[in-house]
Amino acid sequence: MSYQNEITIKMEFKEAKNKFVQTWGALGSQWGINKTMAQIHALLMVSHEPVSMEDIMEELQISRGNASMNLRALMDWGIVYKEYKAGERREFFTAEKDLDELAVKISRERSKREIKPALKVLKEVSTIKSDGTEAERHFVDQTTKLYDFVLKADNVLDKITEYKDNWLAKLVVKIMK
Amino acid sequence: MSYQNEITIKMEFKEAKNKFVQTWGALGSQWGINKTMAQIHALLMVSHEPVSMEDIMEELQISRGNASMNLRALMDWGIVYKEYKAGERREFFTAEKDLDELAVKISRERSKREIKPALKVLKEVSTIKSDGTEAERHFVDQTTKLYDFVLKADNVLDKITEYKDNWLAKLVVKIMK
DNA sequence: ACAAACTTTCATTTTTTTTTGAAACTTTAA
DNA sequence: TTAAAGTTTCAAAAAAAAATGAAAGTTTGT
Repeated sequence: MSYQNEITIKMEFKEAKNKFVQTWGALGSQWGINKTMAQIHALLMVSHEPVSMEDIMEELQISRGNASMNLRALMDWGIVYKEYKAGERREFFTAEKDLDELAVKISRERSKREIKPALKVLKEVSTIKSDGTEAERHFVDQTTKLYDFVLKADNVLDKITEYKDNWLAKLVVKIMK
Repeated sequence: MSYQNEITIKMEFKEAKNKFVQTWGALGSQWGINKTMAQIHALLMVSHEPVSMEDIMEELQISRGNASMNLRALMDWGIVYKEYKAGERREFFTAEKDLDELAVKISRERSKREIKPALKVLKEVSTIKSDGTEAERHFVDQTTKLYDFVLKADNVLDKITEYKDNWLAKLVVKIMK
């Protein structure tokens, strides 16, 4: 294979990797996760070995502070891990690569951080005393239904991800029959 | 019942309604939906009768342009409807109040707008030719797995919401056995 | 204990997203 | 056909979110 071809193939890989990172970042934004955080995660997901903060900064063209804060956030979510290499002072990072596990962790965190607090408020507002107008009766009725719905959905998600290993495949089986 | 009590109860209702609208708005933000859009939706969900743009502006303290654009967006999502009242020049708005139907519409739209385009990119990047390094092999492997996973998840969601009526309850049954 | 190597924090700046509001547009009724 | 009543659009302003970078903090080896 000629040198020229080598270059071409390398370019293709780098471009593909970059496209993936950008796309994952954009998808993150659309779902309320900050772009850089999603990009770092994407980068680590497709890296075959642990990556240093230095390399992340370089590859995504971001500052040290930004890298540090988003790595911390990803570790708080439990989907990125710190690794220490023998004889190396620097810290390296890896992402959770098992997709079942990744999805489980994300859904658990979002439930804990966002759904559960919302449920608390829904319960609160749905239990105001209403011997009142039609407007009040409708409000109580609708928020009660919403509370029940969200609670049920949250429980289903919990049940599904309880399997952890291969939950998606198992779910497919259950649903198809 | 005294006048004083009347006031007290009305306050409780208004406060509860406001709390609900604010909470729904915040939840929207966390999931990549703009706050005002989610607030308008919340307001319409708990209103027992159609609401005019004027009233929405007043209640949420937002400008005409903002109200107009977000109402349009909500209608594009198919979860808010325009209504015409006989003998009224103005337009009124209502929200989809059936929660099964609401969830179905939201998941269909998000699939169409966000998941499908992401899948397209995943397919693209996972099919670069790699006779190359370990880094390249890992990239192709991981993005292929991701493609399969997201595709399967998207299909499951589609299957689940196909029932439309009462899909959540039906899902609970399937999963529990 | 010191300093080198590295990481974290946070006030400030930059970027992105959302909101405003006034002009343009549309519809209806007289 | 006109004007009144209403709605939409979009450039500019404001607000919110994210990123920077330098100072403070931490860890490790000697």
